[in-house]
Amino acid sequence: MSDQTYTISELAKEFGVTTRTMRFYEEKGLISPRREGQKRVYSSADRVRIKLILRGKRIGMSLAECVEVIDMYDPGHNNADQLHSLINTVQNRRQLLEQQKQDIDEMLAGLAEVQNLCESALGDIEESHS
Amino acid sequence: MSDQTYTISELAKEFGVTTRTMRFYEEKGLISPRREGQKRVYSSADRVRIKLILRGKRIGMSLAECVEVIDMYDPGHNNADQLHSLINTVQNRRQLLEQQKQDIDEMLAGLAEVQNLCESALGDIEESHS
DNA sequence: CATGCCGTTTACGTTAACGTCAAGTAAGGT
DNA sequence: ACCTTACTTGACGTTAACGTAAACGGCATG
Repeated sequence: MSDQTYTISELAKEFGVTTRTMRFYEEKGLISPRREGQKRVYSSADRVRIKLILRGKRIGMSLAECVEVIDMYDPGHNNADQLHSLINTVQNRRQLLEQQKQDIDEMLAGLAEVQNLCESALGDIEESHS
Repeated sequence: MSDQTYTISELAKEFGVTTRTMRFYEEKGLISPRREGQKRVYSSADRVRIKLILRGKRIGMSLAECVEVIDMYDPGHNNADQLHSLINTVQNRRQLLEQQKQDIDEMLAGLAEVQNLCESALGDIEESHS
């Protein structure tokens, strides 16, 4: 039962963030590690949450948005109304993500072209050296 | 020769931002509309730059990063050293974008699954009503 | 037992990206 | 002449997401 635990600096190091960041996320309610005395003890579930948070950040989401998305994963949505509303927010988010993918693809296409131009320009320079 | 021009509020409205934002971008050197007297007059080239900026923002780039990317598009890189260095930054950015695409795909997969669970849960509820 | 090293809390500082007035100008309508 | 509307600059305010520094506790090691 993956009952592994981590210290704050272990996880901070693993994910390339500072301990300040970890405490800040806790302060904002994004994670709630258990305590042993004073010290924070992170479970592998905590670790996953952090991973999800950072994934969200990489694609430009605010911490609030990260929580919003993460909260979609766990249950607590029993009745039909809640399910409908959840489906709705899920679909909205998917829509946004698709838009982002498109933006990324466009930018990638542009950059690929730039690179081609650069490389052929370099080729021309080589040629002129012969 | 698309020599169309725009006022600040026209473009602000078109892109769903405030005029304050437009002036802020100018203040930060992201755009440089010409003036007629006091008033800003935006060309279609300016319009494109704004479009690129906002596309960058949608995928979580800072304004500084937006400028960086946009600057890759226009020339001014004559010698071989500059070309090499440009190719390098282009490749780095492409790398980041690919990472982002992967993050998005993972998140999309998760959300799709959530939606499926929700819908089948809704199905069960319907069933129990018969 | 002093010295690091890791952890803690508290609190003030910082940067980006605007928001929000305030006060003024310039053109056009009635 | 007056009003409205769109534009201008200038300056202070705000929020998110941390950074940074101070001051303390615990423990292991030379």
